[in-house]
Amino acid sequence: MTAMASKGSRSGGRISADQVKDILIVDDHPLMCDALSLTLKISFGLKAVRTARSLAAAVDQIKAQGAPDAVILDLNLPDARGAEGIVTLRRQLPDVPITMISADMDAAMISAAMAAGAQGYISKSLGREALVDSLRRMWDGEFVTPEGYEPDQADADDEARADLARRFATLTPQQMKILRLICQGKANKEISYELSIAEATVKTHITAIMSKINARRRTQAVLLANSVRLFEAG
Amino acid sequence: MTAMASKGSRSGGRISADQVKDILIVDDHPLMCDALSLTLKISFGLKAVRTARSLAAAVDQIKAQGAPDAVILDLNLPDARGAEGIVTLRRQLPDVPITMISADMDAAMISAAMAAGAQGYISKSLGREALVDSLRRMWDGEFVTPEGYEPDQADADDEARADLARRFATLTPQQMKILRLICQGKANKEISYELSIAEATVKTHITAIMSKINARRRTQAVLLANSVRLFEAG
DNA sequence: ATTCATACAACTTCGGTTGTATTGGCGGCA
DNA sequence: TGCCGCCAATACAACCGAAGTTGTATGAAT
Repeated sequence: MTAMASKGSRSGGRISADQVKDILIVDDHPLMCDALSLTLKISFGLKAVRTARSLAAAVDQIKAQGAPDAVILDLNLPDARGAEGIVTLRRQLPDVPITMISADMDAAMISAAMAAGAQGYISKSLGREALVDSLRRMWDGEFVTPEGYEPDQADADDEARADLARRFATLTPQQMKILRLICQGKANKEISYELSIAEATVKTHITAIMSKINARRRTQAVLLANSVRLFEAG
Repeated sequence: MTAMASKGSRSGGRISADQVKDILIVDDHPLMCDALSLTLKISFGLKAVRTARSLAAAVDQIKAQGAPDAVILDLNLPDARGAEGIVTLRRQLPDVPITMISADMDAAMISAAMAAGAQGYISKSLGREALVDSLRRMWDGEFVTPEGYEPDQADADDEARADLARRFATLTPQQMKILRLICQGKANKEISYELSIAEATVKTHITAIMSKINARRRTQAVLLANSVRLFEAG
């Protein structure tokens, strides 16, 4: 599968693929990590590529070793399915291109990922040349989506979703955990138990969450999270 | 597009397409209604076909004129998107084969419809012969789904969804309205206003709903409704 | 020094339960 | 046919527990 692109680049971001020297791959599948990093080393002449097995590991590593020049992120991580991964990393890396990689070619998921701030979305089964080409274009500032994907009837709808994703990106780690549990239908007391904090604290976080995403009832919070596919099944 | 089928028929239902003489088409698009009823008249030698423009109209007509031998139901009605239509009609017509017809070939939507109790699911763009063939097979008791659709990793998962759909089918009309509003994130007070009843009454219904679908918190009710795609966007 | 994430308690509002009343449809039975 | 009793659906109020708000405090990061 090849890829098509629409133009446009992130605000203050980098502008050239040549400047990309430090890449972080986040994927829990070791084989995929190896294959990807090998391809990248060869095709872009890099000596080393960083990898992380989970979203939490990625976050920690970025704190410890600094921001990479680009990220390649698996859609289905053990600790983050759906758009949560993008949103979380965007928080730490406002200007770094994040590429989603997944076997799931569902159009709704793709547009959710793009709205969440991904620089592009590519298939796991993409051939080596197409992969390299897609990545290079992304690092040059293009938004790259799989061929055959049309940004739906984007317009105001997609605009709103991107805005919403930006709001979710302002959630702190603890708030994200709490929101995830809310989206599983749990009560405040259950959440407080799972996180080992007081119910009062849970409530404080929830108030903060709802203020950030402009929700008034927790059911609305659930609907908003689902509308950007923040958390997928589970 | 042609169609493939899996065997199996509804419990006490009819067993032969020859006995299908009275068909109800529920679709708000006049052209589609005409085209369908014409095809049916010709292909099955029927003199008349009943039609309804909305779910509410269909329900009323069945009350007034009795149960049809088969129903063909559009997925996107003005007053019912998603699985709600099936579930509502199933309540009135426990043994009548209901065929979903839609332009949306999303696998998740198909399995949601089948789990909700549809006899089959066909594309709006299906050719005349394939359409007739699919309908005949459905009326002979087969479950007919579009070619290329595999019932996912059905098993226990689909079993549970079908059970859940059966539970939703026990909701009264008023309860269904209330659940829909809940799934839009509305508060009890807002719901009471929209339906012109007391908030206390809304609460009673909600308790009944949650007991029927085995939910304890309203967020869980929302998640369950979404898991069977009871209401689609809107 | 200031800002932010986290934490908790006191208070208010909302959601959910229970008990009860009224209505309309339906089957039996005279 | 008409009457009766029954059940399902709808309706409401009073109570209690859960959700959400506000004020405040502490340690960590910048």
